[in-house]
Amino acid sequence: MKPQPQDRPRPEPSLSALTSRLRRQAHKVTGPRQAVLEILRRHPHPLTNREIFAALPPGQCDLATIYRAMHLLEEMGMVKRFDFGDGAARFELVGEGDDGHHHHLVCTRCAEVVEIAECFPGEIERRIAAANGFKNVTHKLEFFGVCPECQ
Amino acid sequence: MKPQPQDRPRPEPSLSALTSRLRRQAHKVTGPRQAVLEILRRHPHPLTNREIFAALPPGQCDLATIYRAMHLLEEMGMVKRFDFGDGAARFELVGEGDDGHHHHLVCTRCAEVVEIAECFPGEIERRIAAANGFKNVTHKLEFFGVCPECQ
DNA sequence: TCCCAATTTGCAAACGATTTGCAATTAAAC
DNA sequence: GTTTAATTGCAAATCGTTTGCAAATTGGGA
Repeated sequence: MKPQPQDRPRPEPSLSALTSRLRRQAHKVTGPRQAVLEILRRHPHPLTNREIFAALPPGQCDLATIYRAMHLLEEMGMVKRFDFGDGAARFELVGEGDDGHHHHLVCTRCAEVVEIAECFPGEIERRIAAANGFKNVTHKLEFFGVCPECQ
Repeated sequence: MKPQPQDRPRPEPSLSALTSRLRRQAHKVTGPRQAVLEILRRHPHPLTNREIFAALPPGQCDLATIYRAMHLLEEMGMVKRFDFGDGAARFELVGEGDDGHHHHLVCTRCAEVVEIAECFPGEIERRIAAANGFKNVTHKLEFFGVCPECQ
């Protein structure tokens, strides 16, 4: 079996590598932030704030704090936000220097998520931008279907 | 200037054509439903429930009723739901027999919306489905950028 | 090592979109 | 017209997310 996209050998960054990124931008390295980063580091999958909260040792930190942490990490580009259309934002750690742009294939039955390498063709996007006079055009793209187990 | 996608000459269906579609499926043709359809008919753009509500003559019907109407219309395939990532669902009337699949280019400054003809290549989608063993794969795709006026 | 100021947190309340329970109303068939 | 199931309005409930504020904490400097 040849490697599939989901077998991506993305090396999880060490926690200290992550916190140093915080420090470098003059943000405090607090317990809650480290805890959140540790969860994200261990789950190379899009996670909702509530899932992160649930994965945390009880009493570790407040849900509101997680929301605030995700905003900060998103602004810093350390995390990328995804929207699977179910009303809850999901986040994934983004490698340093990477923009984290990629897509997912989500099972509409069991919510299994597979990372997809393919992307909307850049030339077509450029053509769309040009045809309408838009600048800085990006896109959000997610795939939905029924996974093998759920069929 | 050659025709652009947004110049689409989509002929709005008559209100009676719409209500007959309701009747045909044994759903009652009520005041609120007609009012909602009338608004959708006149606005060939994705509208939020609140926007529909605001476009209605005051006291015409309750916001909750609009939510219920949109659910019904969506189930019937008379309307298609879009998600621009701002937390509010948007709806567009779908022609009979059509599946309404298309995409938009949204200005991140002023929220202007342009309908886009282009779509994610079907063969690639099929390849993605096959490679992961998924069935019934579809996608959600929206473009975001800055429109000419807002640049 | 201790101190200070700015940042960050917990908690509870506020929010906006959406859903729901329920009694009153209404469309459509008889 | 009557009848009945579908539909509505209204208010309360949910859910994800945000925010005000006082208390706790971090990190730099004395």
